[in-house]
Amino acid sequence: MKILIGSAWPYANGSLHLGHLAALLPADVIARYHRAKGDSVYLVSGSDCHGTPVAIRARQEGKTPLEISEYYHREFCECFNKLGFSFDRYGKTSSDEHRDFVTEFHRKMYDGEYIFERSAPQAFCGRCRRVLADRFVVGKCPVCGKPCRGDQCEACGTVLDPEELLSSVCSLCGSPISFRETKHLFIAISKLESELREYLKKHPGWRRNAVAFTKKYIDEGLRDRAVTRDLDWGIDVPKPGYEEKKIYIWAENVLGYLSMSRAVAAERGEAFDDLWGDDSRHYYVHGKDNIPFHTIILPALMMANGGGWKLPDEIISSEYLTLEGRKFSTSQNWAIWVKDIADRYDPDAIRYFLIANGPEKRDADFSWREFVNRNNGELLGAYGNFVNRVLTFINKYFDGAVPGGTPDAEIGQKINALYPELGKLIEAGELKDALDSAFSLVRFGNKYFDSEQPWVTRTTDNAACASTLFNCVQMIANSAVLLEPFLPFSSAKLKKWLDLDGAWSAKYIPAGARVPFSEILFERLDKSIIDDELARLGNATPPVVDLPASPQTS
RNA sequence: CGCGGGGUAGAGCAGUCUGGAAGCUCGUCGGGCUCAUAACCCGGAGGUCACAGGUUCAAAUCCUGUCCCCGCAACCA
Repeated sequence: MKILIGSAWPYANGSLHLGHLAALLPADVIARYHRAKGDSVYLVSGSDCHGTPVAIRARQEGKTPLEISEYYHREFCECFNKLGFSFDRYGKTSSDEHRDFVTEFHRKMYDGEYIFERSAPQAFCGRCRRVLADRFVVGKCPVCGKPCRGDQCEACGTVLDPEELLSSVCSLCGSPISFRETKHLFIAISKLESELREYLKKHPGWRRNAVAFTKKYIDEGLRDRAVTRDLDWGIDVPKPGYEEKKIYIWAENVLGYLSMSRAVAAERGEAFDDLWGDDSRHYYVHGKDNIPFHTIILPALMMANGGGWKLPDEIISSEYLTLEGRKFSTSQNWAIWVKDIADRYDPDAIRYFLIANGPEKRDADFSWREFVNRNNGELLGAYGNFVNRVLTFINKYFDGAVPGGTPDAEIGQKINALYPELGKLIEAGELKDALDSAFSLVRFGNKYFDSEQPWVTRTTDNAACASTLFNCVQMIANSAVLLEPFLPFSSAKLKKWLDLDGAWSAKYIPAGARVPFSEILFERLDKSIIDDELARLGNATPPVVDLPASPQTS
């Protein structure tokens, strides 16, 4: 089976924090599981390098948008690498492979019935000498008179167009703005309402927030949206008369899933079309604010293009993560930066926490106290300890070779049942439950070890002792495989020690197998790090781009 | 009547859609074990499931109302 997993594309205008990671990590878990099952997996993502936020950041830093996006792109790659993200391709929207794909896709789309041309007034700031996105126009609301932005009034909730605002100015420099009538290409999303409604109805299994958000957007009335913008940073519009414009980012970045998977298919020599056939399943993984882009915009683009694209099957949309009870805030540096935490802690410990206590169905909180507790109590105390006590015992008393023994029927059943059980949960996006199920085997293992008392039977009943250890080794081997999607680093160690293949099926370690002396699987975290880490929060200066000043900026 | 999320043991959470004896992890108290990273195992205490009505044989779960908390300027999943 072909599996496409699209992990949302982070904006290359600032560093990744733990909240981003919490939303994207499920993609890697699902991908690793499907690979173990033997599916052909396309886990794709990339950096979103275009768009106004990148251009703004570039101005602030005195760099070019390209420099800024390249800087963060490299940083993202490093972060994902350190945390074990197993992307089949992690690209960027500024790459040739993406641009070429988008150009083709748009060109075909423009020939279809859903793209039309319309003139619209566009805000322009004379001092900044730039066209302003709606959100960079500020003024007074024509309805309630309160200060508001160009897209919507927060006070009264009215959805606005920027030209409706009273006494509007540029939010970047404060100067008055003018409006220019310009031509743009629009996509007639409103014409797709019944298709989108039907599509939503076919997916009652999506996460609650995905269903609710999507329904709300459709019910509020779908608005036709511009797919082009007056920008100088982005992908060229493949249509005569649009030489001065670029493709609007949301009509472009979500196509990255397609452009990257096409590149993967080419690299592998697989037929790209097969990925979009019936024997395939597509997951899209992101935070809740990205829902409409994946349940409305992307499907609308696919339908408007008419290329026979398969609409998203699964929407794995996370809620938000808070930090010590407060929302993440980059400007106040109330955040944990991925590049920092990845350097200081075991990636498996981070992954474990973000799944076990992740924002799967509602907002969840990251606190250092909980992080330390879970690491020491669960990861180390339950799993690490079980592995350690068993392997140490074998090395000490059985010369490092798995002793022969009678397979325990109950344990065998448990193990066999876990593979389909976990698989079902993972495929449904219930990663918290899946991880907990896998850990139930570990907890059972500790109980079993205790009740069998091999340290006693070692001298009184050697055969019983051997059987106990034999069965424990089987549990460890299977835990390693079952936990691999979640904890790839520790599983890699175990797979090496026990000479395991990673296939998603019950493992059996034969008697006599050599088990090299085990190193400790997880480090204990001293409780003092709780205070140390809390002290860092909100204090350090926010991260800045560390690049030499660019000569070509004015 | 702006929108959305939430209020379940000391902490963090599941359970709510598809009513049917209140659950998980941690902490705490007591006991056991000593193979193991002061790790492991057993047992106990601790909850009027925010509050008030209603439906029902039965409500954390469905309905109505009320209170409280958190987001909704910007960075931002």
